[in-house]
Amino acid sequence: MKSKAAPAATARGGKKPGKAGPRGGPSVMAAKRSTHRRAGEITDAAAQVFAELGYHGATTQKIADRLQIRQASLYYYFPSKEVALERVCLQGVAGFFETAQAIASGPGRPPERLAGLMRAHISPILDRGNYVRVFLTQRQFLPNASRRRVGKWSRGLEQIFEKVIREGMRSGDFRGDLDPRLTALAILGMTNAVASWYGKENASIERIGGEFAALVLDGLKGPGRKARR
Amino acid sequence: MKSKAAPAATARGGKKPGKAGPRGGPSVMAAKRSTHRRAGEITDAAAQVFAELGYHGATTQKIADRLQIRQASLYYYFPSKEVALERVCLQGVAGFFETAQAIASGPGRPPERLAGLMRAHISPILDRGNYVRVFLTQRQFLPNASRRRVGKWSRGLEQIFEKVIREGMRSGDFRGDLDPRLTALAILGMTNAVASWYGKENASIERIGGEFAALVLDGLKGPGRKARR
Amino acid sequence: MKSKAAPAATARGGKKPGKAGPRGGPSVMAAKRSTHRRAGEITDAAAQVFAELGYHGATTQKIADRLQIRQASLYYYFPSKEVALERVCLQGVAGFFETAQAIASGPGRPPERLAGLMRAHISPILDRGNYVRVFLTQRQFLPNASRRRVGKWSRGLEQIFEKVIREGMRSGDFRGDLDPRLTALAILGMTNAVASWYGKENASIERIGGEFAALVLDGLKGPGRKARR
Amino acid sequence: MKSKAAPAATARGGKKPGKAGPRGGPSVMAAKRSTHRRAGEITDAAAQVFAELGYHGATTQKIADRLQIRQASLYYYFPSKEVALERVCLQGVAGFFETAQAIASGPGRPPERLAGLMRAHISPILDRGNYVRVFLTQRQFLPNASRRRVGKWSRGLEQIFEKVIREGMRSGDFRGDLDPRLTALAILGMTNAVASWYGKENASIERIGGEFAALVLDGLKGPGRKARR
DNA sequence: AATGAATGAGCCTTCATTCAT
DNA sequence: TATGAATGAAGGCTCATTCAT
Repeated sequence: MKSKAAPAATARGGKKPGKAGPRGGPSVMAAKRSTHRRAGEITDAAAQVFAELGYHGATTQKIADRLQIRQASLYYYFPSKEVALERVCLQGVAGFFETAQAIASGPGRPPERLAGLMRAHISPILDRGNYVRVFLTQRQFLPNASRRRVGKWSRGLEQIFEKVIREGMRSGDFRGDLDPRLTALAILGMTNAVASWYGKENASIERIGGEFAALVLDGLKGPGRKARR
Repeated sequence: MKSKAAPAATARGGKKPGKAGPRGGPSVMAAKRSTHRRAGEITDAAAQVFAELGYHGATTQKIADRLQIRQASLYYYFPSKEVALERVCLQGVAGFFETAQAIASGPGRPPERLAGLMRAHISPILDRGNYVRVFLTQRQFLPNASRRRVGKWSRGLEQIFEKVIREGMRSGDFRGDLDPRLTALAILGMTNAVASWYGKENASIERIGGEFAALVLDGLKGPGRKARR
Repeated sequence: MKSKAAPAATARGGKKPGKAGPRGGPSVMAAKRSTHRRAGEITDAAAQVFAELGYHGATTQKIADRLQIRQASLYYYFPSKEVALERVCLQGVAGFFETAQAIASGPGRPPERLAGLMRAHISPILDRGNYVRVFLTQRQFLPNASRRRVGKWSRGLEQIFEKVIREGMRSGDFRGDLDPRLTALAILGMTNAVASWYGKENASIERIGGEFAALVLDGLKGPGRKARR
Repeated sequence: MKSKAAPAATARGGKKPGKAGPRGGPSVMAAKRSTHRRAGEITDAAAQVFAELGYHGATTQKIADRLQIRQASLYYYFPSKEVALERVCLQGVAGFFETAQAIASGPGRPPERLAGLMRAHISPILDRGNYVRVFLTQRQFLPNASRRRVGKWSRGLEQIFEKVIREGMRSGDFRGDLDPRLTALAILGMTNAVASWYGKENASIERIGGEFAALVLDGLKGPGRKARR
């Protein structure tokens, strides 16, 4: 029922309504926007199905089902399943990196910046959970070219976390006996895991962010374990 | 190099056994326990392929290739790909739960027990990495029955962590304003993530265990929230 | 090229047991009997499974299951599934033809002989039901050579029925406006059908035989339908 | 000659439609009802192959061959081989039951009605022989659900025959010492058998129907058993 | 913008058969 | 006599993708 929206046009060459004609007709902007809207819905559906079933477990049929269109129609929006994955993955990290970089090189002492990074890392799960999940668990199935491209961003993120940790160690905000690399991985593991259970636990993104930041910051700051004995 | 080898030899009648007999294996003496050994090898190969490609991305052909046997031969050892996944998953958690329970209810103060749990959680990655990875990321594709069975163990593990955290809060070893559930999930996220990068980073399981335990324990113990402000 | 009928002997020049060794060894009779007993059980099992599932629906595994032996062991008793079918089919008509011929050319007037034929045709269903069923419905799947051989017997049987009917017409026992061929096929259809429901209906072979004979004989004899009006 | 035709054209991209496009069909005009027509042709082909080889002996490849389409294309028309069998079986009895019921409860004395039933039972063999044959010999291989559904019709038919026979006995048209059940089975056996040899014998459906009816009716009417002694 | 029809490629699984023991 | 291990050859079915409309 959703789908019947557009007259279907099948037979009866019925002018085919909305969506602006081929050549810069009346409203190009409108056309673009509406195309984009639909394209966004397609990618949303793909993200959801990929997130649920995994790239290889997903079928174009399942994606089409969710959109209430026919399977063949998908190919109007993307040229291949792989490209669909690529798009989902790209949107899964879109902005991530820039945001992180801005926070990392922004104002505030290392602890605050690290807390900011963590919150920024968790928050997209709220409104783009499926995209993030797909990026985290399915990007390995991208064709080589795009996997490497996307991989760069991941590694970049890790380094941003690492850098802030290093700065905190240098500044004395964090204790000096940390392994910055392992620590970054620990934090990222913790935050990434949120994507796998968020929605099943009743905790808001804000609470999770706060809790995690507190936990980690205290761990990093402390006078070290022996000091406490 | 794959199949073209033998010209098929028509049908009934002729047969041409040639081309590497059934068991071109090395040691005739070792043939006795071979059934068991072989079964183990089969599961190992399945674990490896499932870990690399995911359950749906894996093909029985790839598993057979790794074993240097024909694909059909796999079915002498397991009745279906799904069962193979189930076996891998079961071995992925085998002992996990019991070990964790023993540690949790064993001697020592909560911090020590929690550190023990973390180390015990990470250590199987060393010798059963593929099994653990498959369990962590592919168990969702098990048929309903076994997924539920296996799921119980996961949830059990979470509760063990949670319990020890609660005990630590009560005993005063950990600060009192923690959310035990979220904290458990944070720790498990951190440790589970190890499976995804162990081997790519040059850090031993021991060092990782130590580092993570320190990080977390200090975070839990901490000077409390006010110290942060 | 098909069946390898000849000695099979493959490896291990193993004497080839059954079927009376080349030279009259120690106890040919004993060997024969025991081999035969077992061989009979094997054929029974095959007949049963073929009857239930059809030749193509049957698997050697199912036959082995019924015998509580392993699938590979079957091949000690027959060289191929096709040969097993052939044996079952042969036993399905064994004696049939000779018996029928004896009855047809025996004493008695045509009606009695036809009744005898019908009874003889139905009776093997009692003790060899599966063999008969397989012969009737699965012989089409025999390899060409044996199918033709077996087919001869079927056609022979039809002709025997036809012949007796013709004799009855000539002798005046049956009315003269019959089509002997169609009549024979009608009778055979009726009697063959018994194999498909005998055991599900509560009627003994004797009663069926009597009832059918009465029905048919009265139909054949009568003064014809118009006479009765 | 089968598949090697097109060099596969690598993967994504190129594609080489050549080699008889999707629909190298004859008439473009006829394309409108093609879906329905095509579906009918598919079922026809399935019926033919099932009739010839049996359900288990048939392969979807053979069905596709007969239609000159690729095997995978079959699955555009039915979701599984089992469903194809179900459809064939359903068409094999379609109308059968209703027609029979109409005749049985229609006008005419029992003998005429029985003769009508027999003719109606034989006649579909003319234009739907394969469907009928498949229904008669392969319905046992239907999945449980549909087998039971279809089985009801068979049993219903038997009862219709039985009922008319009973009525004839009561009315005095048939003699009183019949076993109505066995008699019905005898008649059905006779008429069903036609499906197995019709086309090989040179007799028209009409002649067969007439001959059989005469044979049976006289048998049922007959001078009674004593006359036989 | 969407779809019906079709297809190539491949996957999981079954099965008859072999062979050394 | 019998079996464990293995395999070649299909067979049913799925799926991404194409293409004309």
